Amino acid sequence: MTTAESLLRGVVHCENREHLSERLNRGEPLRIKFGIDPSAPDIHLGHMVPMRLLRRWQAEGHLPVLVIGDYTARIGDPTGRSVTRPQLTVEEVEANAKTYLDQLFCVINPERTEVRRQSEWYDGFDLVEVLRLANTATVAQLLQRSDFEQRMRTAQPIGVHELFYPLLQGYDSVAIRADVELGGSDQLFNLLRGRDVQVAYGQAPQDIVTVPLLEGLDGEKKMSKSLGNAVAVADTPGSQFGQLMSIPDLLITRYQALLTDIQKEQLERMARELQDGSLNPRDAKADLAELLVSELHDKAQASAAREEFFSVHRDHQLPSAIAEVAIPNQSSWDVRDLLVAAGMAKSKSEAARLVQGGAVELAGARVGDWREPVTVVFGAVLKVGARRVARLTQG
RNA sequence: GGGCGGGUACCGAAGUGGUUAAACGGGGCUGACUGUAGAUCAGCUGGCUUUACGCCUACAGGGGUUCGAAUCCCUUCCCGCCCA
Repeated sequence: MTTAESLLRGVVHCENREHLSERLNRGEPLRIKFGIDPSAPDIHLGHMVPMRLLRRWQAEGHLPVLVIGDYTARIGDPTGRSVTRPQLTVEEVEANAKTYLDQLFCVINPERTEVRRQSEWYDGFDLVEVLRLANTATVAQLLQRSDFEQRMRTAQPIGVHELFYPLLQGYDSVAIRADVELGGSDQLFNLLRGRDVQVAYGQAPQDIVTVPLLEGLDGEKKMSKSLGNAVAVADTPGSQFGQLMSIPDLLITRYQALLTDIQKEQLERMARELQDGSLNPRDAKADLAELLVSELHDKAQASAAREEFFSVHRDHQLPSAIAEVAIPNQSSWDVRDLLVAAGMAKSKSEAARLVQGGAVELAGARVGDWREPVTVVFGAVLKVGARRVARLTQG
């Protein structure tokens, strides 16, 4: 396998592949732009796909240049039909960016990474320059972007400032003199725009590389925190393990391919075995989850998470670590009040429904009727459903 | 500036004077089952009250008509489309 083949494994789109392959094989050190959006501080498994690729490039001597979108984030990018995001203050953006970088630097080497901010070039960007930038594209060109096109068709609004996003991102490439830009496949349009902007400013156009977007836990939409289908990198091992166990079976091979270094032949073998039933999807998922959790945390925590999961969900044992919840000192309780006091139900009505549904267990015995008062002994375990468990203590 | 169409619960979307706390779908929660928090099937999904077809709050905001309004009228705000 040539260097280029190895560094371009798994990419969706490459422009211009020949040009880039040649440079890679020549071993020419390249500046690889990777834009990050600091409008939310949490990164998730979806971000790992490009980050893992970046790590491989870095190991070959190329320089990742992280561009923090502190300008675009401050303006707020109303994606699709969602409402305009609240504008963030400079401080919020900075705080997010810091958290973000901390998490990224668990994957790539901070020593050999350049971090830049849009504000470096956009503070003091005057109107003449804005117009010059605007003059690098036509409205028709910008409206080709598929989500704009779709919004035109379905009569959704398109803000004027939104047209500027591709241009602003494109100019970033000029500012940092990018050789290559890496992004998710949804960024294709913006990355391509960067090439044109560079040419308009007299630079050689960057090559671009896009990687697949990881599907979220639902297996349908792309992984995103706002869709609630993401595994956060900063989450606990136990929670990550459980979330990964909840992915649809069909997603197993996809995650294996995008998030692990498992060899192609082995991936194919496992896919076959899942197909013919000789490999239990539960076990395949558990192996995958353990692998991923050990990468995000470490081996010991990952295997502990696995054991805990099977103990609780397969063997129906109580979790080994049970959170303590302090409640007022009284022996006889209305269960509904108890559930609310323990923070396990939002309202008494909800508590009543849970009891009615047979979800509540106190000291190992199911509570069958909320009308009957229950007696609380401190130290007793209160359980709601499979996942909400607490030990009651005096408070 | 003119014309038209909209704003319904977490989301999407019905409902156009009265058993409507509001159909349906999604999501979420719970139960059964088991191969796991997966699949399938079932229930629940505004709050309060010892639970009662009781009370309160709710269909963008405010005001009005009416015995009675998410539904009619006025007005304010917001959004979309078209024409200029």
